[in-house]
Amino acid sequence: MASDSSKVPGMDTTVPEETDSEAAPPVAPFSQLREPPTTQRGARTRAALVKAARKVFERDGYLDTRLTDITKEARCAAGSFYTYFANKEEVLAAVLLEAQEDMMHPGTGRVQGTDDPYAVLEASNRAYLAAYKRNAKLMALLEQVAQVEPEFREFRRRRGDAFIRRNARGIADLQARGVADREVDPMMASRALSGMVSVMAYNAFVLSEEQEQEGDAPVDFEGLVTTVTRLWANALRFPGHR
Amino acid sequence: MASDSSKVPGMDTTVPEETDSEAAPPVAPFSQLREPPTTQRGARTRAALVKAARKVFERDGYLDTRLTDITKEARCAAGSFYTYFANKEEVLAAVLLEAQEDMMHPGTGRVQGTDDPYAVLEASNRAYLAAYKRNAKLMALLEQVAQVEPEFREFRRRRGDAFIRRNARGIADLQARGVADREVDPMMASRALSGMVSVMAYNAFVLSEEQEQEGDAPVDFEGLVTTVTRLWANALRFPGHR
Amino acid sequence: MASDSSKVPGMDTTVPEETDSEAAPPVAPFSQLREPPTTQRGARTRAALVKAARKVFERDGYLDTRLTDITKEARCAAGSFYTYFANKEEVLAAVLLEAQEDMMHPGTGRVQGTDDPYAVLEASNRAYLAAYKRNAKLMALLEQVAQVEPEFREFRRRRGDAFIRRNARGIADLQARGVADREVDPMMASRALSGMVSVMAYNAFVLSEEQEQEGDAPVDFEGLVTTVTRLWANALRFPGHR
Amino acid sequence: MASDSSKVPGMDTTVPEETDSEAAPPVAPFSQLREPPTTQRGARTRAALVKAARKVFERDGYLDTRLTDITKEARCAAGSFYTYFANKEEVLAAVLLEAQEDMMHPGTGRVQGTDDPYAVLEASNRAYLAAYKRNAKLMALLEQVAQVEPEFREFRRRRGDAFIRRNARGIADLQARGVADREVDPMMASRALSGMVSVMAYNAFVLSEEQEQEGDAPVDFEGLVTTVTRLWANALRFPGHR
DNA sequence: CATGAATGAGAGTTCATTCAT
DNA sequence: AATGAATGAACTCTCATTCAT
Repeated sequence: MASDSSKVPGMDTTVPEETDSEAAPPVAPFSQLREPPTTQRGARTRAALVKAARKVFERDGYLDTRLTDITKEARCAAGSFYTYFANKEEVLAAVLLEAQEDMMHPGTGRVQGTDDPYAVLEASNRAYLAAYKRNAKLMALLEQVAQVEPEFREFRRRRGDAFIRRNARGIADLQARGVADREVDPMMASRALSGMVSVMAYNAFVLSEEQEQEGDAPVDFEGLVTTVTRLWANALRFPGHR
Repeated sequence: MASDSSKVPGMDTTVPEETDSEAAPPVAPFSQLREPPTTQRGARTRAALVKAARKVFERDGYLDTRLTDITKEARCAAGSFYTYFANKEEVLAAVLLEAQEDMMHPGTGRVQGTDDPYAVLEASNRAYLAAYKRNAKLMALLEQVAQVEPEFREFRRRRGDAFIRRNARGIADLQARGVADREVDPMMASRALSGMVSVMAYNAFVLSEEQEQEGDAPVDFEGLVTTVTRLWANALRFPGHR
Repeated sequence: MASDSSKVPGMDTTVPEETDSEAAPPVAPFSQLREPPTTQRGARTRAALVKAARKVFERDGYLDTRLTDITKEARCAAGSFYTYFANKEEVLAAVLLEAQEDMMHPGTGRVQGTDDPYAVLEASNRAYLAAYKRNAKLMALLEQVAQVEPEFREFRRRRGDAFIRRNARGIADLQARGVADREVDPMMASRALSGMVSVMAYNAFVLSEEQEQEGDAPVDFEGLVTTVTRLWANALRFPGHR
Repeated sequence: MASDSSKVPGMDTTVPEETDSEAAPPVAPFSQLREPPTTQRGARTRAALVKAARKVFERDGYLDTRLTDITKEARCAAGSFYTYFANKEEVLAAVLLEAQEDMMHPGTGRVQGTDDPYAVLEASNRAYLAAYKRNAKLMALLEQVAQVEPEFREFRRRRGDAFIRRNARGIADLQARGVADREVDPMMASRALSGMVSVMAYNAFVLSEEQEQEGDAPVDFEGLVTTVTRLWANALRFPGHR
């Protein structure tokens, strides 16, 4: 079945990004990070651990990863782990925080010099899907952890909400400009359409990849962008369809 | 992020259900089920275990459930479990199999005596969402297990595919009748739109419920049906929109 | 220095034992004992564990005892421990509970057919000291644990209080009969004199024993009884001293 | 139960303090102290560590104190600890040595210009109890460590013995002067009575304090002195009681 | 001398699975 | 068929001590 549409795609319209006045405070494993190491050596070790953690997590999954797998990969002693993190959750938080930039702001995706909503939408979706593909392993990981650790469920929810709200603003803007169907509630529509794209991304880059076999055709990235964009545009009844 | 759209909704058109010619063989925990108990007492114990398992799974989640929790709930000895199941996966398979009927065939959802595609679509979505809501706890469980046990991931995929294929047939049919946009690939469109509805369902009946707080308004079921149906119809460019 | 006079000696006068109306409810590791095993085999294993625990505790001390030392001594698997006890504290509680009878009620100590306070006092002290000697290892253990685990500190306190109150009643009785100095507060005096005897017992049977070397004379048990009784009697100004 | 009467009180008679001919050599953690730091900075660091150690020991107890707690409290690096001490025992030895003066020689306690044994005894007890009260936290600590580290058990024993021997000399002296009961062995009686006072002190200043609650009356210091002194005097049958 | 990160042995605890009764 | 105690591998986390900087 479907899951949260936390990381959602959509339309990066010209509406300015709201200064996130409603920004919620970070939750536990993200906030409780220990004070960063003071020495260079410490920084190196910590970085090695985060890198190793990401590798092992992506390879074995969150649950099957033992702390010693991480320290082994990072070539340090088991105890050293605890110099930097209190437990598995905390390393994962560090891993996600480190990747967040690329996962949240997948390049602007703005098409310079055009107002054409369709072009904007397509570029936005392409950027989203590309970022998802780049971080597919991590997204798969996040899906898994969200099923198991409430803090990460919350994390996923917040990220999804950010996308959804952004897209809702875009929809509202188009409605105001007479470009989009005024009958639908922007938030609801955004939830649905953003969710639609994120499910497609998950299916294409997480599920399909993992069971890729001989005969399987690789995912048709451009076809994905096109379909998704067309459906989105139709759904909002953009005028002048091709 | 999104997840599999395994259990997907959509349009139950008049196209007859294909005799699942491509029907895949059942996977491990479903196929290897032990032979049913011969005695009456055995049947009673087994039933008690399945019932207890469902209760505990839904309450504690798959991972946090210990086999002794189940036997305790079923008021039988730890060892008795192994008379009927080889492990946790197998009870879960039994639980799912027992609930499958309602989860897969959510009532016909067919609107008798009408050809109006919009009405059919709406009825179909309503039926899907109602079934999802009824089995929300179980759907949440399935989502969780799918992240952890490959066999159930496969199970989820197949269920999703069934819906997707059914809806794809519906879309193709409408295209043939000139009612739906011929530019989109029926399978792709079905994936996207079916996924859209399943994400909405997951968000509404799993995520929203679990963090329900005082101030929170309960999910607006009819609004959900309406929005989802409208977007779906728009996306396929049904003619004559209201 | 001295420690609590929890297990204290004294005079078992003819004053009837109060029905412990003020009896406090048992504290954690004593009350939370798991339900006793239902089968014979279970009872046997549990008993073996308690016996092994007592042996190892007395030999190695509470802190240096590992749970595996106990299970090894009891010839059972590490995990079996947890069938009966939640942790080290709980086995110790079981050990103490099992020994409590002998430690608390060291035979009545009453001298039949005499009213002579001095004779009663002497018999009482002899009985106390004999019980202390019999359970010296356990008393040493209790002293150690009381320094480390609050629950056992409380346990020690309660046992001491029981003796102190019993002796205070004896003193009050003698005061009423004109046999004891009326100037002293019975409770205070009881604390002091009961404490005096318990320190002597600890020094004689715990400390002296443990560093017994070649040249050391063994503890003069009768001398101990005599001195302690004489000082006690003097302190309360029993009349007609020999 | 009772414990060692190491730090014992009593009568500081006019008998001259023996030149400790039998003085035993210091034991390990006390003897093996490293040579004092040469630089001023070193001295400062060491002093900070000892001070911090005392604070943390008294607050958390010996066992629950980690070396890093001490260095943190002293605001120095973990490694610096080992410049001055080999381990936890050694810091504790340093802490005790620093406090020893006040704990061992609690002011003279001598009553100038009187021969009245009762007055001398009372003054001596008052001084002892006052010193105990002043150093209650440290005495509690010593009790704890003595249960765990043989060297400190020995330390406690020696301190107790010093008091006991001193008081035994006092008793013998009084016996010679015809003031005390000649029937009791001075050493034995000293053990008992010195122990009695030390238990009372432990109960009053360590145990009672730690569980002080709202309703609890604070310890009646003067009452304690009076009772203890009266019982002691009675026990030795001082003549002319009030 | 001071620093603070690195080390790694070792303890407690969980729970699926087995098996004697 | 049912029972429930026994098993033991596996994993996390602590902290005294060392040592490169």
